[in-house]
Amino acid sequence: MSDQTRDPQSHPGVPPKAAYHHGDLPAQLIAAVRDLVELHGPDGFSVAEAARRAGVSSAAPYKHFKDRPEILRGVVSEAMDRLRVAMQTGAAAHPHGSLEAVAAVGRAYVDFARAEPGVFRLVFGLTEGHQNAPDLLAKGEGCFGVVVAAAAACMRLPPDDPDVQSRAYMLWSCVHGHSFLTIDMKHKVASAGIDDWTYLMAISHAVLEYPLRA
Amino acid sequence: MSDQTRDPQSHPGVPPKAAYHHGDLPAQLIAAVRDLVELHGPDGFSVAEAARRAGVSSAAPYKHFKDRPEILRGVVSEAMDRLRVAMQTGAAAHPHGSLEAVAAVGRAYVDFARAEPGVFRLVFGLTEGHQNAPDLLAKGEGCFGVVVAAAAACMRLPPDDPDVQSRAYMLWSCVHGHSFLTIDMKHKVASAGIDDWTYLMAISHAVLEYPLRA
DNA sequence: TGTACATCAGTGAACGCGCGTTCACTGATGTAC
DNA sequence: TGTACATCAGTGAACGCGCGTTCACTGATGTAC
Repeated sequence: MSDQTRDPQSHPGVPPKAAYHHGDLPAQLIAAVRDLVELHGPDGFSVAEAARRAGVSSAAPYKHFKDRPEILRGVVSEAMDRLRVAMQTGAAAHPHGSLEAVAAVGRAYVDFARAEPGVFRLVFGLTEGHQNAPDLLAKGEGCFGVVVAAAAACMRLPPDDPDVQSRAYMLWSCVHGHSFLTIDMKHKVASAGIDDWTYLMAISHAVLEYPLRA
Repeated sequence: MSDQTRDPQSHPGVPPKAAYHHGDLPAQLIAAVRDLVELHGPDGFSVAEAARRAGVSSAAPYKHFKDRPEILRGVVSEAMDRLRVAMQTGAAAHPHGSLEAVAAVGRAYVDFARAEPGVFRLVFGLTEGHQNAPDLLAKGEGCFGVVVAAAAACMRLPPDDPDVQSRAYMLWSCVHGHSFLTIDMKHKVASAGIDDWTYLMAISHAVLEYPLRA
């Protein structure tokens, strides 16, 4: 730690320009792609530009990723990890089994979409190829599992109860739709004046308390 | 009608290959782009390939459209027209003011997404440029208006009532989310076993009957 | 501790490709007289 | 009805561009002895 030039990759935040061996190219490429996707939308990025942003030649990425789709998959995978953690953190901030915990999971979801609309779109737009990767499917199920867990706790039923599954899916779809509409027309058509939390609490309550098979 | 060669464009379904003046190039280009978008996703099309499919040179489209984004806007505009008509038709098949009419609007929406997932994504993914066009925004409001009208009739309140607006938005977001999830993982993660109509009736009931500001 | 060497992670030049768009052109069409 | 002409809707060749990917290469790194 006394000699910076001998250990350039020990400062992950700072781009170690001088280093020949980059230290953390994969992560920096993924970060660059994330930025580009936010700027130009899903598929609005190129391997070449990502490499440029990471300060390497356009051939360098191919030392770490097989091809363009594999880079995209990396971005999606990393994003899904962050999304799941955010949802779990949201739930943990409220009493276990409370309606607020359910709504908080939804809020984490909406917040993610608002903060990174491009990445959010990327995660949920196939854009050929990446939708079949088994690890991504597993991560998707992991995210859904957070919703199921919160709903199950609220309903005081086991997570594999069919009714829990149905209602968790309904909750997910509502929050998903709200997220998309929010980032699509950022308050143009407007959400009819309801703020996120009001929306989420109302939806959670309606979906979890209404007798579905009436 | 007795002489086909003198009136080639009177048969819109059949491609009038021999005609020098194409007759209906704009519509055929839009149809070609629609097909390409279904095949390769939003932005997975090119002006060149659309022209090829329409059987004209790659310069021909520019006689009718200023540039690529304008073609895209044409596709979106046409799709939104069809979506609105489908929603209205759905509602009209059920008693005015019934919950079924509301659910039928939703079903038309989901059916559209299922039938044309690529176009559906295109309509709701900005992909730069087309989101600001005032005519498209107006058509978007037109579609939302169908939901509002059905909800208002069901709630027996005027369409401009704030509560009607809120609930119409909630309905929309739920159906929107269900549509996206449906086309994203076509029954991979599954919708927890509920079919469209059950989902739509349940959501309509829950959202329209639950006292929001409890 | 020093040296030899395999491996790793870059470079930069090059490839072929398809794209968006423009251009001067030309054949077909519709209209005025 | 016939002719002259403006306009319309195409053609096809060409442009410059940036991309994905490959290639032979080279400097840095880590390890075995």
